[in-house]
Amino acid sequence: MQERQTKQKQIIYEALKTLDHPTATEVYGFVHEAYPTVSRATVFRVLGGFADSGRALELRAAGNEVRYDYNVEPHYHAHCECCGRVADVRADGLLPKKFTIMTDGEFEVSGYSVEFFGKCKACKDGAMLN
Amino acid sequence: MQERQTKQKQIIYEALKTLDHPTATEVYGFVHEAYPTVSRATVFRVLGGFADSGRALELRAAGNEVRYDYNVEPHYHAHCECCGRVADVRADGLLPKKFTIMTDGEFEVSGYSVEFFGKCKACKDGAMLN
DNA sequence: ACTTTAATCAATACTCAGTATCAATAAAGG
DNA sequence: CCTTTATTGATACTGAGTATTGATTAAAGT
Repeated sequence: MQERQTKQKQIIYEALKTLDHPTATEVYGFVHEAYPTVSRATVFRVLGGFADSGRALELRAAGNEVRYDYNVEPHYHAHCECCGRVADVRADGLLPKKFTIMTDGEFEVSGYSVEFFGKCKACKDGAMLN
Repeated sequence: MQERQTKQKQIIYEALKTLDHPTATEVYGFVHEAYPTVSRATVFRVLGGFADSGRALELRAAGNEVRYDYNVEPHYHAHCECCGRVADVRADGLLPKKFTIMTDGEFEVSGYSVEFFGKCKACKDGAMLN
């Protein structure tokens, strides 16, 4: 017996689709509005589970809070350097077909990711700081 | 008057060069051995300052702890998915000369980074978990 | 339907990286 | 030497994420 389908998971997955690259805390805030009994720990656990099972992506690239993306199709992300928000990016011709990588020989590389950074609209407009 | 040179900064910079892509906490542990009076806040503050002034790189790509690199020359990093350790990577022919990126038009992209991930020797050998 | 039972949950306490505060200290320039 | 002021040490704090535990609940068999 493994991986049960629960009401909480449905609720959290719906929130994930509704919100835009939310953090776990943002998902919790949203879910908590409608379902005050769903606990914070559950949101963190379930989102982590989604990431483990490939049902969502964990966006951890900015050193900011971890964010989640229900869209598991390959695409790029841009991280706002001010507030940590994430936007989708389409990049054409970015990565070559072939390249070689070298480490010290001990590290086993299994993949890579490209992350963009910049400034989101909100931070460009309201110059909160910097 | 700006940016004073202090004994603490020298100590911390030496530690940064001695250790391998350390976290702030690791730097603190190392420094604390020899100089017990240097405080944790100072280590975090000084390392952040190094990053701001371009004297060190902040490696924030794994969602794990922030790590620092005294080597500010352009090079790639591989992050261990188990323990968060970082190794240097040389990648030849990785990035194309030209590419185009598209966002929703509101997000202003100013740069990007490529990060590798995989498994370090320690985690391959001692199968701590997984 | 009813029972069993492992997965899941809510609640709560906890950990720990990173930050804020502020009085005390020490660089750098005169 | 003396003044100015960036920096430090000590400490308290914040907040994301985790561990724990007893109570629920969904799924598979009867």
